[in-house]
Amino acid sequence: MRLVVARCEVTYSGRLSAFLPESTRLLMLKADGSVLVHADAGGYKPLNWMTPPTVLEEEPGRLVIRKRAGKNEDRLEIRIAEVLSDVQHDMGEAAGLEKDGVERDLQEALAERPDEVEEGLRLVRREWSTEVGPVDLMCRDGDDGWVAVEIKRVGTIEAVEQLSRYLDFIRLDPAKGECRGILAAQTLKPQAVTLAESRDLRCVEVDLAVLRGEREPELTLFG
Amino acid sequence: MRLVVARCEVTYSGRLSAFLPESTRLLMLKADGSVLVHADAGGYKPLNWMTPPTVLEEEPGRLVIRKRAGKNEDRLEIRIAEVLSDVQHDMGEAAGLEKDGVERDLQEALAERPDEVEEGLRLVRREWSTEVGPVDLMCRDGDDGWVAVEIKRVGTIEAVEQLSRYLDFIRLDPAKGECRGILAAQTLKPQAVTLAESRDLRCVEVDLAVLRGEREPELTLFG
DNA sequence: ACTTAGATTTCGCCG
DNA sequence: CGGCGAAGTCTAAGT
Repeated sequence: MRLVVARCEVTYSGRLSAFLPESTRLLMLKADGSVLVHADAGGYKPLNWMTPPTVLEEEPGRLVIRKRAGKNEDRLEIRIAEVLSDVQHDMGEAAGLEKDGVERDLQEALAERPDEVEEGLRLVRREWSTEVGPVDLMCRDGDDGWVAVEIKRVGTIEAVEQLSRYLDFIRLDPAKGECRGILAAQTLKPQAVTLAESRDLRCVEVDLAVLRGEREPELTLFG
Repeated sequence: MRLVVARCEVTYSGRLSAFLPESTRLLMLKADGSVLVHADAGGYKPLNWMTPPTVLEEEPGRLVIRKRAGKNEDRLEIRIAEVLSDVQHDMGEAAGLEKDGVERDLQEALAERPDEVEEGLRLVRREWSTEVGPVDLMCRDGDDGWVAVEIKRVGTIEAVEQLSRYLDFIRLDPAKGECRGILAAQTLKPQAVTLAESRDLRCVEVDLAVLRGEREPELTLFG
């Protein structure tokens, strides 16, 4: 990885146009061809960037990064007024990132413990396919009624719309005409709950740690 | 900005859990409290990060970044096995980024030249509000018929759904019961065009440079 | 190669 | 402060 600290001016043209007046910034040139321009503030996002595959062209005082994007070309031009530092580091092999707690993990945990969504619920199939996409869990309740469960990390209005679309198609089958819908999420947006209730869909907040038995369900105050 | 190149192991816990085994990486510590962990590949995204406001706690061989996120805490722990480089750079004032070509610019240009969407179209109002959100342009055509125009940089199936929602509500007004809908975008996804046609919505591809008179409309081959 | 859906999405605006 | 929508979204997975 090459790290350049320089006073520079950056021009991007491609999907849109952007101009960055002269100032001191960090230029990050990665081994895979990525180029990022970062300021000393503004968090997460680079001010400008180019993702691989790129073609790099360097001459004194100027750095041009190109990329073919469909029939057009993406172009990042960096005019360097002054280099304050320019170092290279060999970072060797990249070790992989292990994540836990994304939607997929939640779906796996709920597939193992559907009764945590609703008492008496039994899993029939994960990723039950409909014409408009797969429902996360298709279950039956204690009375053998069908229940479609949509799982999200964050339960939004969009998730309610999605579950509604699924149910529209699931209920076309006379045997599932009474299929119920449940939105299960780690956090639920109030508006999503409101919309869900207006459509007779249940909402359930679930906790991954509790599902896995790593933590006891929180006791409500004055419970 | 402080740049540390180090062999390190990173653990994140917060909205999810993530673990990054020991390897050599770049730690970027910004003046505003942002912390980013970058590998020498993988483009745009940091492997781990924390956006401001953060609290930084440093001791030999260990760096802990904390943040309150609602009632929970986000925590990034970096165990440093070996520091290969540790430098600080004063980057002074940050100059702002100027963008052009985002949806807002397209909307402004089309508000000036609604006839580029369809011949004879006249603008009545930008951001015409409906109960489910504002339509970008409300216009009337040569026959005084109402026309709602939704503008996108990229015209997707979602944009068609959005325009459809607006029309559902606009047409509740008897005076606008025949209101037509047009999706105007710089690029149109084929599936969006198909869906739009099935709902009797028109699609128009527009070019910002042409709208501004900076470029002539492209001549079609054999035109 | 293209499409779809998730993301620690981030980010900005507006109430 | 939360809700909503755009983003050069990015990214990975499926087809």
